[in-house]
Amino acid sequence: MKAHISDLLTRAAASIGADAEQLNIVLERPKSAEHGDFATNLAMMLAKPLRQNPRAIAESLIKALPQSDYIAKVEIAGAGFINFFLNAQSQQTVITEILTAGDYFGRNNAGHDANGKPVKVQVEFVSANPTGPLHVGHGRGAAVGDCLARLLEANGWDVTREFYYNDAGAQIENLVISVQARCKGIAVDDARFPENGYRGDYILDIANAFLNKQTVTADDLAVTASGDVNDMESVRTFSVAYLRHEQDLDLKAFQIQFDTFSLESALYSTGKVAATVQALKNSGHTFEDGDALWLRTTDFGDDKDRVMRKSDGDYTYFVPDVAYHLDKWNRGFKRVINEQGADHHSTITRVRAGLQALNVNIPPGWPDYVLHQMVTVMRGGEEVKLSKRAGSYVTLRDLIDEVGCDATRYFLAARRADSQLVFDIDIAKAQTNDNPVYYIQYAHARICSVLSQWLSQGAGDVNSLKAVNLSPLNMPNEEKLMQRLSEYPEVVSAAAADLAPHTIANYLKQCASDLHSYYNDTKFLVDDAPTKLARLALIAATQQVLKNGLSLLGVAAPQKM
RNA sequence: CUGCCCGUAGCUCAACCGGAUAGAGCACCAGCCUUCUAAGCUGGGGGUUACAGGUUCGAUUCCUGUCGGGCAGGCCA
Repeated sequence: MKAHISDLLTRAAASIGADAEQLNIVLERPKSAEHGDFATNLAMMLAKPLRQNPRAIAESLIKALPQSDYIAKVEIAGAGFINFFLNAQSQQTVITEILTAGDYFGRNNAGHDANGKPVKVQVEFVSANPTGPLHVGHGRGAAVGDCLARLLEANGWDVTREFYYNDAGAQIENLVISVQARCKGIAVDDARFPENGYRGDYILDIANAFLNKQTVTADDLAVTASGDVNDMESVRTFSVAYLRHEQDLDLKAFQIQFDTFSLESALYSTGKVAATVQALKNSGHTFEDGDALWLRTTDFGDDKDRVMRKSDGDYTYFVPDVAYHLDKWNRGFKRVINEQGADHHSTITRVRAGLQALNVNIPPGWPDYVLHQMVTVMRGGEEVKLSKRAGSYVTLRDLIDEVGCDATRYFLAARRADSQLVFDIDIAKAQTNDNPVYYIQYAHARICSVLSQWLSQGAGDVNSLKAVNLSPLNMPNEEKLMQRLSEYPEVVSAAAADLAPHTIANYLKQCASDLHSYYNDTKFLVDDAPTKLARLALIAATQQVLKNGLSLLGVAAPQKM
């Protein structure tokens, strides 16, 4: 429909001697119903080149508009807006479309290549170090990243979800000495405890499991503890496996599944780090200074050069990061989206600079990044900072256990990633209209309830609704709901294009609101059969859209509440 | 000191890449359950979009500056 109107406008513009093609016509969904189903600012855009007043241009445009079977009337409004009102029949067709397409309604092929094949895209998210349970910030990354992945799938992309473990380097050494200290019975407030050690209770759990020679499984690999405190290697592999297993359980509780887990340690063992270092050296962008090897990242927009190999011989974190991203590129991902906390934003320039220095035709802006800001957790009007288990931060598991998976996912994904987020546990837990998750789910459940009552009367089946006569649908609240439903595909495609999953949550709230208003105002199971069937078709279509949208968020669409 | 993100109703947040009277929810006030789930609906009050300039037909949106909050600026990740 949008394309149709756009085409009408282009032709009208051409006939009054304006070239609308190069202006790329903006057709928007007006906020207010009195402004019709679609509106364009074309006349205002043409005011300057044509040197005429916008309202006059609008008038000529309308006169020049070709006939259309879908449009009831066209009006000029405000400073020169042209408002299009669809006739009832074309408004109603969306219901048939939805009921026919079912779970596929709203999906598109934006991610397909010229041959109609889905293009590979990788979404890397969470990527927590295996040094402790996942915290709320990881939870936000998990919710946003998984929702992005679902959105891209709905837009036709071939999505791979990937988790990267930094299981090598200084933080892991820190973990090892913390566990060793606990094994030796050194308390966290003891002066002998490592200064920068991890002090959460979970370290003690690991220590006890290690001393008991337990076996843990992570990523299909079973690791058995030696029980020997001085066996650094065993403490390391066991501790990492233990925490990876623990994080796996956190992710499972959050209903998130990854396709691939990549390990930093593997980049070393397969020689990819060494190869990357050699390639960078060959590129001529490195230099030695003070026993260290540097990369001249200032050649690629960084504000200072960065150390690659420290004077002690170890590489800094960004070298395996570059090797890792080169590996992604070599695996055929022409598009990669990294979802991370904004506190890591300084790595972006470095990784991109490293990839450019390799000079292997990776585009300068590759990969894409979506950064999320901090999460503050509130309870009873006060900030919550500690968890018993982790010590210094609120764990994702705490939240899921307290408020449930659906509400946690919704709250963490429903806001723009780039603004700070206040997670109010009291609201997320509330089973009242304070809580938007239940508000949306309730709309879905209400529809299910009406439909099941209708079905229990034995008068028809849901499948037959796609063929009913829709002409009785002409009340304002019905028109509003139909218009809302017809927006859904545009919302799905815009959310993916902008990498903005929160817009799905906003849409669902509005859609649920329209449904609740309709529900309160109008009885569906009325005696007049044509009216009843048309209304049931409308709410069945609404149920389908709510279900499709909730699935993009990874939130359940319950039949009953 | 420098870079990035943010600043919208008392609170939590929107606003379709520059559009129409800046919208919801909570809280406050007044109504709606003998009717398909009141986890709902209807109405009301509440705003100099942090501030000051600029760009233009038109700015919450773009530019500059100031103020305020957050995060970075390691041979940590």
